[in-house]
Amino acid sequence: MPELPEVETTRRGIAPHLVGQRIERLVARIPALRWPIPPSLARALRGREVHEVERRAKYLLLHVDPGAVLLHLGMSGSLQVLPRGTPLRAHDHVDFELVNGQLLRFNDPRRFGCVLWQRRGTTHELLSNLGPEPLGASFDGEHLFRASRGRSAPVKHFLMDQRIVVGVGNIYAAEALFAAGIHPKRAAGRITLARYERLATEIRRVLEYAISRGGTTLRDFLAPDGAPGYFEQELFVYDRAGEPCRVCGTALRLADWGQRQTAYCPRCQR
DNA sequence: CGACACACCTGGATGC
DNA sequence: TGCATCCAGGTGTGTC
Repeated sequence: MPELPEVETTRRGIAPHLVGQRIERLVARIPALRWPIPPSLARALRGREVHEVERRAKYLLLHVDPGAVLLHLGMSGSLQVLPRGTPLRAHDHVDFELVNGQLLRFNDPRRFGCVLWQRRGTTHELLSNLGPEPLGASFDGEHLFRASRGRSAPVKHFLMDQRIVVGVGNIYAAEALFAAGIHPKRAAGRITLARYERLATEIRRVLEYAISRGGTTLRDFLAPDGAPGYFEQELFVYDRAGEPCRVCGTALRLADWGQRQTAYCPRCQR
């Protein structure tokens, strides 16, 4: 489900309810999501105050004194702040119960998400090989250009590689490539610096705009307050194969590779 | 190192 | 209505 805008929307939704609050108890109803939930996590969190809720790539970090809870929403995860005692629904796997009577609830039907622990002063292995934040200062067209030299993979795959740049998944890769006029199957290594500069600009713009709209709700993404994202209504290509291009009217096509689907405009994207 | 297929898992949409 | 099949916002792992 969530790419950077959805994770950032989640962060903004939960942070005001968590920062400054104490965790009384961790309730894990299953032993593992994508990986086992560390058995020691409950003890590490008991009585701790949350100082900060940070986003790195598509991960969220709940910082407490001895370290941070590392959360990933996978494809289908979501977080909500609710009153303690709120009845459980299917796939409510983990609760962080707060002293103030609220709780942070992690729901994830497909269980591709994770709840892990990062000790203070260390960087979790999952975070150690990540590329720059697309909304940060060290991300630009030159970075993409340099990183792509010699690469034959389609530029869309290249953009979705979190070692190159983080936070861009299937929706926003497709949208940014459309906005930049670049064909998703073009070899990453055969794109000019000028075009990568345009692409970097469009990645930023699309992500920032999507955040301002509360993310994209395709099937089930809801912000922690239960509100859907409104960016879906403004998608240009994602999930629109066969429909007319919003710019030139040409029927959008589906890139003919196996795994993740990619719609594009054969006229606007070269 | 890079490219690629596959794995994990459930639920919703589709087609017969 | 029931059942099989396919697809989905991610990403680590194994193979070549």
